[in-house]
Amino acid sequence: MQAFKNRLSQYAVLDDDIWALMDDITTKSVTYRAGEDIVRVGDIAETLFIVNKGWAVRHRTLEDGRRQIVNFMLPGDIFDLQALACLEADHTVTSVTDVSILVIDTRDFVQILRSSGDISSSFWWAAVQEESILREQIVRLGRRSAKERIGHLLLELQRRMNGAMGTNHSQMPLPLTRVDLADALGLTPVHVSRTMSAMRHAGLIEESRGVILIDDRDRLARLCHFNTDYLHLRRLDFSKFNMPAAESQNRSKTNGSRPHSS
Amino acid sequence: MQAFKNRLSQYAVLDDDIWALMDDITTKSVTYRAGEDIVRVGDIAETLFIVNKGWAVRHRTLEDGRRQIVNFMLPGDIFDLQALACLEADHTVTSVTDVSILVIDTRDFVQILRSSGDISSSFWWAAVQEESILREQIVRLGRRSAKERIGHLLLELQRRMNGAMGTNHSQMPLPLTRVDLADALGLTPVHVSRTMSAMRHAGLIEESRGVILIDDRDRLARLCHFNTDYLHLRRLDFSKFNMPAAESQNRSKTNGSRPHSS
DNA sequence: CGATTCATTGATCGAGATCAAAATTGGTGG
DNA sequence: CCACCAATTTTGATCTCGATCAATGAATCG
Repeated sequence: MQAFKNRLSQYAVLDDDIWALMDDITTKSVTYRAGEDIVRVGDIAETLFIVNKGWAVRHRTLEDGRRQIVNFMLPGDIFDLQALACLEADHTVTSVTDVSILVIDTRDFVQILRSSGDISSSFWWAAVQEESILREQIVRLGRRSAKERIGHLLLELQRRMNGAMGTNHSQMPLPLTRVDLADALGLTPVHVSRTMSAMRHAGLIEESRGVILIDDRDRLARLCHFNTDYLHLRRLDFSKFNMPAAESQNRSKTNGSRPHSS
Repeated sequence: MQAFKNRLSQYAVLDDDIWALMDDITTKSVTYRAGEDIVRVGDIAETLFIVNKGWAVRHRTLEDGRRQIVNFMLPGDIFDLQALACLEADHTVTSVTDVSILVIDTRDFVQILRSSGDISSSFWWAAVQEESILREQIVRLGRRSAKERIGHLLLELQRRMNGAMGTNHSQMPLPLTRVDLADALGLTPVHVSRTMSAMRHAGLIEESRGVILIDDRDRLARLCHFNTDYLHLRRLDFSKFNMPAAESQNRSKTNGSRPHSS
């Protein structure tokens, strides 16, 4: 739960009663060993999950064996919000390391959403952030070179890990094989290996026993056009959402280019 | 609004009062010419949009000019649900053709969500579907060949268009240039041209004046492993959501592989 | 200390990129 | 209806990034 708190507090200040409420509904916790399926294609989820410890991936495998990792789920990430729409899973979620996961019942979740605007807004933020990460993954795959993809992903993972842990290390455990990285980045493991070795020689990264160190984050960020905007880390004040009714104030900030009337 | 109705009714049966409610809050409609920006990076949305007529794209451009189209927005699509979290846009939305767009005020939207479980569920479905389409785009870019990407995207667009129009044609207007397709598929326009010409010769598609015809959809689908599951088109019964409280029934359908206790 | 999994390295290949020119298409105005 | 212009598409020649195939080297773990 701590990871989830850390993460949400990047976005909003939530007071203690809210966390008390959250604790009430996250009564169940489940553990998986590395490499187990947590959600399978076709499952109809009836619960939400919050990753508490460990890494997991959402991925799909085509009939001929090609695999694509869609995104990584780190501590503090909430998933299967789609359970709220009762839909079948169209992908698989598998643990990468041993993981511990909090389980929230759908009904309890809906209740809690109704109980507080701050909570709703925070969960909404988490959902938007996740979607934004997916979009960035699309840009990464569609328009970046191998070196950029790798650097960009490493920086994202590091930033997210730091967010979840409430730290700011330039070092992090990276429990991924070259095959995992390749499947996430649309490359082959061989090429990932070669490219990372080049990055090591260039002094961009250091690796040892599952831990990766990025000395000069700015340099790497510049090199692969990494910009954290898409992570929406800025803290917002949405107190206005809690105001009773009120006529709509301050709705002016321009958007769009001269629309044509009506 | 018709397109939106058509789309939602693929998923659920909604009665007339709900549409009356929807009509109440979608009072404003805006029109853009082809090629205008509807949402710009940095905009803070205070409204939601529903595409009524025409096509739009969500895209990002890197500093050096490389552009990636993240997804296509067709009639019936709702966007900027992220407005609910008050976040800045991290991408641009641009019209491809002339478009007409319905505008919904955030507050009105929240009101209507509270008023009906069916409505919430339907919007939630739309959000899940959109996210699912993003995930599929990731698989497409990461693990498919040029020919597969093109065929897969065409089939998706056709299916979605038919869903929005309430039709089932094997023909559809395709208002996209080779550059658009290339930017969506992580390819160059030259290669898109070549590949599509090969597909034409193979009798997989026909084109004339902005209209594309897919004679044998099954053949193309087989060729590029297209499977509609990710569009979540099946109609569901979620009447249980409207039940007052009730102890949780039928929550058995297995998910995950033997979790380890606790 | 074998056995298995994972990472690296080398040699070669190929899908798709790049550069450049020619051919279509689609307006627009005379 | 035709001539002209700009935008788009197609085609050709060549190059390159990353894939493929295959062997060798660490690690890790009973």
